[in-house]
Amino acid sequence: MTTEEDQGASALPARLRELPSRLLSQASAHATRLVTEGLSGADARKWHYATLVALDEFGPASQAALSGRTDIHRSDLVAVINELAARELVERTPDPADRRRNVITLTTAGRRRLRKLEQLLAAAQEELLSPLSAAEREQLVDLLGRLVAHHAHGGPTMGADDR
Amino acid sequence: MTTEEDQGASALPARLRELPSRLLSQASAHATRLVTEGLSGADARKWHYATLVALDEFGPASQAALSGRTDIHRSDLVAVINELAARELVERTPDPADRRRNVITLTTAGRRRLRKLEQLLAAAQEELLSPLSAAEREQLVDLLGRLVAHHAHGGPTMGADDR
DNA sequence: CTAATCTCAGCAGAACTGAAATTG
DNA sequence: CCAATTTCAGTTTTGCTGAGATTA
Repeated sequence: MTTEEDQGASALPARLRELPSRLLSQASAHATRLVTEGLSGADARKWHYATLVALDEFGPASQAALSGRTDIHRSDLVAVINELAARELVERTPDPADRRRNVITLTTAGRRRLRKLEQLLAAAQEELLSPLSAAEREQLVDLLGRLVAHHAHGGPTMGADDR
Repeated sequence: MTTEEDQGASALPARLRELPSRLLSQASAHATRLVTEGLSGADARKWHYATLVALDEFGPASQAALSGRTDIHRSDLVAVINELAARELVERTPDPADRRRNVITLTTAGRRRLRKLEQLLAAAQEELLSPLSAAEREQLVDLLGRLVAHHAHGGPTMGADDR
């Protein structure tokens, strides 16, 4: 170091530092890291949590239904169910009513594991949001929720009357 | 569709819908998509913008310095400079004072291109933030800025006294 | 000799595509 | 015949690692 050109990352141009899309991307990266690290303590990934939650909230479901309820791609869900089934957290059984489908069911161990993951997840959120007050956290969730809702259907150009 | 199990993505469990880390990730994905699409109209990528901004704000710099000022990995910066140089938006010349280095300089065409990208970027931010009022946009930038600043040094566990 | 710079080749993960096999 | 479901193989993209060549 030549004593002149090293400031770490704090030397970011203001136009970059304050760009909303970039702030979102950086914040998201930190969130992902914290969540991944937090869950890795229980040998779990975020998709495991999403799947267990969907099963807990809506009951047994086919993989196609689960994919819609978790936003996990149909193709990746196969591996997730494999991993959860190997740990006996879910059961994968053929659907007698439609033999193209598997019915995925939460086991008792799965419900127990879900509670554990909830704790780890809550700790990660706590660490993520630690610089914010409770009111500010609500603010943030509200603002982000509105952004996501707005862009979530088919683009901002359609109101509420698609499909 | 069997009239019973299809609601699109709105059937997400509440625990997932309101998870801050997930909201960040989704919002970030939308932001990335809008920015990428917006810049693709000018045959540009976000790293192009970041590099041009850093050069505009701080003047000519070595690739190592640029890497620090843009958070572009030293290794990826090589390709970015290649692309910008091929379009004659920057010049890459050996540094006479330290021949390990290249000095990257913004050209006149580069400065002109930067103004174009600013416009496209601003349009993308506008679309991204369209559901929010001006005050809410400031709120969001403030909250995200504090999150990023908090997690940006070496983790929340170290104050200001490492290295 | 050690360290910094630039460059390249290649890895790892995440999200996706396309198609085969099965069943409705 | 067409459509839906599960599964697998492979692509694409992104950020990164590791090492070589050059120069300080």
